[in-house]
Order: sequence, then structure tokens, then C-alpha cells
Amino acid sequence: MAERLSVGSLRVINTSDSSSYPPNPVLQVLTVKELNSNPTSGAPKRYRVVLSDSINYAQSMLSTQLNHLVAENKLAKGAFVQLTQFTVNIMKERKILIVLGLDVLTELGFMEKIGNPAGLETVDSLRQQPQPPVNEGSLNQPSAPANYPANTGSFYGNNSPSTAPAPPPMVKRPSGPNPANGYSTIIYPIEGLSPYQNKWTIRARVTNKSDIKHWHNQRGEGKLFSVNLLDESGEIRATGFNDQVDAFYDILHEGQVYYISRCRVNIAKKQFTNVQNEYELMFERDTEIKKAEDQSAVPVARFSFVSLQEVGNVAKDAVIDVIGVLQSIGPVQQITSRATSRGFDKRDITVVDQTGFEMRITLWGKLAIEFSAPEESVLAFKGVKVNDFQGRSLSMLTSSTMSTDPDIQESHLLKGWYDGQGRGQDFAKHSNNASISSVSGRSAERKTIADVQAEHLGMSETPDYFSLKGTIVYIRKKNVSYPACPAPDCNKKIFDQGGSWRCEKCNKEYDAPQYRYIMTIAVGDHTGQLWLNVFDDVGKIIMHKSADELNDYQENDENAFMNCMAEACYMPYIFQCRAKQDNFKGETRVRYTVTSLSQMNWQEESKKLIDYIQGAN
DNA sequence: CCCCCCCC
Repeated sequence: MAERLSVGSLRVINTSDSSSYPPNPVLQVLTVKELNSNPTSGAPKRYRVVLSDSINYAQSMLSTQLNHLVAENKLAKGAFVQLTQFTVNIMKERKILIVLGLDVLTELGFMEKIGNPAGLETVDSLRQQPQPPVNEGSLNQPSAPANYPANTGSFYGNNSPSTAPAPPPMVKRPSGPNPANGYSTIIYPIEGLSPYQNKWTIRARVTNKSDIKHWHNQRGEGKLFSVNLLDESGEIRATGFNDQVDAFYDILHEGQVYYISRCRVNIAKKQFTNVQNEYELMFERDTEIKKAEDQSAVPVARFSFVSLQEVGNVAKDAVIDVIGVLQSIGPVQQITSRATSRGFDKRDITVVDQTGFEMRITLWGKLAIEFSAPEESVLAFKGVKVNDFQGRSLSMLTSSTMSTDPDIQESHLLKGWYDGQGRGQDFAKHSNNASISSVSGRSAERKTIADVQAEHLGMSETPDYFSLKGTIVYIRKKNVSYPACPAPDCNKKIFDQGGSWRCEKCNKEYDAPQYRYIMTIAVGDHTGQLWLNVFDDVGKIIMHKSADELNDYQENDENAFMNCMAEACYMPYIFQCRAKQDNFKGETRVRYTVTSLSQMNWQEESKKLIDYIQGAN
């Protein structure tokens, strides 16, 4: 097999101009590793693959459309692959191959590592500047390296040609625009774009075009619009401001394919993106946009569906894609925004899928009013926001899209399932239990108990949020729960009037209270111990039963009660916590409240630890 | 340079 390898090709790619890249190098797969992305973000998995030519090895990232090869165990350790499309990005001083296309040479099977391949020099060592070793974990967030020269022009322009790679050629399309009019005939895949390359043209379909938005704030005012662009490799958002609105807004039409070149490539701000790309484009004065004569061969949509069941495990505020069968259509309603006191039209619909879950999705504005899809249509949503109202619900954003009965495999499968069995089925909701929650879409930062104390979390004006990996070491037996008003969302403590229970808030009498947890638990980790307050939704998870049931035990069956307490103790969890000052008998103290908790995911935790250990070296 | 996306 060794003779099939493109021996020495990786060094050529690492050191030379893209025009000298070996066209279709054959390489051996040394390792395939899943990048530890946030499992609650809804984003697809990313794989890092180490490739060897037997003399050298190199890091690569697999474009997500190749993920299935990993899932099918075709692309695995020891396999041989032939790259058919790739580009080179620079992350943290090191070149990374971005593999956009490859063939697994299955006829060669899997083999032990051939030769004794060595690592390649970092970009900086090629520039005679010794650099510390690369932290592999950094691949997880390839935000453009802050420690990297911001002026990429100087990097590519002023250095010697041997260290200054020009953009790699990708697919040659003789039918593309003529270089004479300023375009390159070389079409780049969107996934290969990066701030370090500026001579490219993409051929992409506009899958979403915003209205023109005007803004004014302290920093100034202006107008903007943005489009989502899609090709077979990936998607990216492009935004035009002010003059570029005038120049390009009317040229770009949703659904059509364009050649686009000479944009600025910026780092996408993670919290604002709803397309899967590290970068985003900004139209500039000399940006060129030209409608493609051939509108075919560019995908119309790209989805990364999360099943309705899985929506329960996605963080609040994540932006995800879902597909489901339309089950019910609510009426158009008018609401008034609390923030702006403006009125909005909305409509709630419910969709179901073969995981047996239903999901409410809120549509807004014109789309809500004009919604006309018949019941039992398949609806595919791209870029909808996850809310945690009553468990889980979804809400469209202006950047979201909805397609009715899209001609994609998932849609046909869903239709088949619905006609076969789904129509008569009952569906589960994501109930109002505590679930993975987060502040602004991310999980709060992990702290040890020693960190929480040393950093004085909760002692400032605003609450602090953190997550904690710990074990329940004690549950206070006093005041485990209180008798609450059974009216939905009241939760007020009610009082036994002798035979009936009175709620002062509702001004009503009830036959029985509904007990709610207000537990105090001690949680320990390897650095200390902390008292945490737990309310009903989290209490139910810890105790595996309702506060009513536990209260019943406490009153009538001491043994059963003690057993429940014992079983709940010494369980490890990841606690999401809020630390907040309050006044108690004239003294200021910090109260720690568990806002939600999740079961230990040992695999994830192990990964975190490995990354932590590697980062420490 | 926006980044709001609303309500129960």
C-alpha cells in the first residue's frame, strides 16, 4: 500500500504556493477525533483527522458534508484516502488542511501506520520565529487567532513566496466569469473561505435575504441588509452596510445563484450567527456580484435537523433546524412587546415527528398572517430559536426560513411514517422540568467550589452564573417542601384552614395543596463544599418523585422517606447555579440557587479533563 | 458599523 501514498505531499502543501500543490494526494488516516463542540448548541459534529504521507503528518478538519464517512466507519484509523478537494487555513500559527472532498480507498482496507511520520513546522517557525507548541484544543474554536497579525495582507503580501501561500485553486469552471472583468475563474467552496485568503470567487445561492434595516445608536446610524449564501460545501452570511445596500440590495434575489468576490471576511460573532460558519462576509466598495447564468448545481437548502425529542437537550437560545408534520394551526394573535411596547402578530403551530414528540413553533408578522400550509404538511424550519417556555418551544427569527413539503429525503421519510402510524399516535411534550439551561445560549462557566469562593461570585450587584460538577453530600430533612397553591403558575404558599386550604393570592380555597420543593442541599467537589438552594423542578429530578409523594412519605412512612433521602444522596451532577446577594436578618449573604442540573455525561467530562490536562502543559 | 426578533 505504501507505494500508493503521495510521499512528501504534506510538506509541499505546508511550504509551497498553492499552484504547486499535488492535485489529489493519497494519504493515510492516523486518527479521527471528534471536536468537543458544545453538545447543546445544535451544531453538527466536526471531525479532526490526522493524515500522513508516511514522511509527515498533518492536521485536517473534515468538512461536515463528509461526516457520514466517519459515521459509516469508512473514514477511520488506518484507512487510505485520496483528497479531491481541499484548502489550507491557518489557525494558531499552524496550517490546517480543510478537506472538502475525499474518496476513501476502501480497496486498500485499513493498515498499521506506515513509516514514522513527523510533524510539520508551524507557520511561524517557517518564518524563523520559534513558537510554543500548538494547543490542539484550540481547534475547537478556530476564532481567528488574536495573536496573529491582523493584517493578512502583510502576511501573504510581504513575506517570501515560499512562506506566503496564495489561495489554493479549487474547482476550475471554464464557464465562470472571465478574469478580464476582475473575476477569478477559480471557484472557491464557501467552507474554504477564511480571512487569510482574499482572491476568491464563490458561486452561491441566496437562501435568505433580509429586509433593509435602519439602526441608530450611540456609535452612529446607518442601514444594512444581509443574505445567507449556500453552496455544496457550506453556508455563510454576508452583510452590506449603507452604500453597499444601495449597490447590492436590488441585485440579489432570494433563491438565485451568484458569483461573488472581493468581500471582507470577518470572524462571525458566535452569539449572533445562525448559519454554520466561523466567518461571515461583508460587502465592500469593490465587491463584485454577478448573477450566474447556470443556476443549477447549487443546493437550494442545507439543513442540520435536530429531532423534536432532541430539542429537549439543546440549550435555550440555540438556533437549530427542525422538521415535522404540521399537526395543528393556532389563530393569529396580537401581542405587545414589553421592551418596545410595539404590537406584533404571531401564530403558534404544532409539529410532530417520528421521535414521538410534538413541538410548538411561533411564527411572527407577515408569515404568521399569511400562513397557509394545510394540516399534515411537512414543514422544515431552518434557524429557529429554542425557548424554554413550558419546557421547550421554538420561535422563528427574521433570519429563519420555513419550507413546506420540501423535496428532501427527511421530508419523504416523515411523510411515510406519518401516513403509516404517526397520524393516530399520541405525542409527548417537553414538560416544564428543569433541563439544560444557560445564560445567553451558553452554559455558564465551569467553576470549582474553591473558585466560587475565591472569586466572590454573587457578591457584586448583579448575579453571577456558574456551573459546578459536584456530588450531593447532604440533603436537609427540614423544610424539604412547602404546601403550594395548586393553581397553575401561582406557587404561593397556602394554609390549612382545617379541611380546606386557602390561597391569599388567588383568594380561593382548595381541597389540597400541591407541595413544591424548597430543598437545601450540600454539594461537594474536590475543593470544598457549598450549600445550594433547590426549587421544585430541580428537586423532582434529584428526588425522582414529586414533592407531594415525598411529603406523603415524610408524614406517613418514615422508612420510605429516609430511603428516598439516602438514594438521592451521593449522586454526582452538573449543577447550573446562580449566586446572588440577599439580606437575611440585616446581614448580607450570598445565596446559591440551582437553576437546573444535568446528569453526568462521563464521556463529555473525560474529554473536558483531557483538554484541561493538555491545556495545562 | 447590526446582533432587536417580541407574548404567555
